[in-house]
Amino acid sequence: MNKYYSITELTREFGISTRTLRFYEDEGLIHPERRGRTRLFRPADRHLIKEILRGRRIGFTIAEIREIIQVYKDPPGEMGQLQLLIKRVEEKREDLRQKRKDIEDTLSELDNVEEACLTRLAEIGVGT
Amino acid sequence: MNKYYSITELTREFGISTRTLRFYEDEGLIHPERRGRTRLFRPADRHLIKEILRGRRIGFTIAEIREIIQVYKDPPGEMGQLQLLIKRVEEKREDLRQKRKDIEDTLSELDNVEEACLTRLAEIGVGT
DNA sequence: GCCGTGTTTGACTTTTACGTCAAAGTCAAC
DNA sequence: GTTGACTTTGACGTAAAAGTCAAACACGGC
Repeated sequence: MNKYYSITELTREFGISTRTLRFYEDEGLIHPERRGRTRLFRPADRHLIKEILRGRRIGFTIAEIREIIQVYKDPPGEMGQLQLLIKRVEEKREDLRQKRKDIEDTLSELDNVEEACLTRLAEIGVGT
Repeated sequence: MNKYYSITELTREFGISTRTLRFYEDEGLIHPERRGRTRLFRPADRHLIKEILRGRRIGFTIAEIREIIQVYKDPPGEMGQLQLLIKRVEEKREDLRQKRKDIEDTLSELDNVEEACLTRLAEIGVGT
């Protein structure tokens, strides 16, 4: 047990390049082990990469992702820091709620587009 | 009636720069009128800008936004084009559904973070 | 008549998130 | 013992989406 993943295993699984993983390491997002110079990824690394990619999909920057990881790794103990964090979390949530609404609006718009397409297709199909 | 908006009016309303609007015009997303060299934005332009910004928020590229605008302005009449469009719409929808899920997952994670913060704050508050 | 504010074009710069390529090391397999 | 698959670092390149800056035009108010 205690499996290791190679870098290409993960790039294949997630559809990313080795450059991307190297970049994430350079940026301090992940810290795979090494055997010699070769990177060895543990399940925890793999899981973290998954979360990084999720963050990426919803538009977080590398800096934001790093910050989130930081909070998990080493939550602030001081009161001012905590209050600041709460404020920033609240802002992010507002942001995400807006984005969710944007997505829902766009989804219904796409519904309409598709319907219009299908109607038009039916017309053409009948006409010919 | 038939109001015109100045460029700064719109940049202020939407929190963007004039450069951004000029950029969108260069990219063919908007086509404000002119009085001499000065751009005059009509309500329809303003509305379109709103939609462009919504597209931007959910991660559409300029090219994608342009394509969407194009479809609205001049929907395809040919069958193959229509079928292609339907396929692309379906892909986009899948993409957006994934994004929505990502957002929802992240929102609940943020709930947890905030709760942890509040708990921690309460502990500190009681302890001192 | 000039001041402040707004606007224009054009050119150059910046940031983010990687892509691409070169040169070299590792290691199992044949 | 060399081929082939994989990996490393380092350096340079790139695409998207603006930011920044300069020089000049527009115009209402005082």
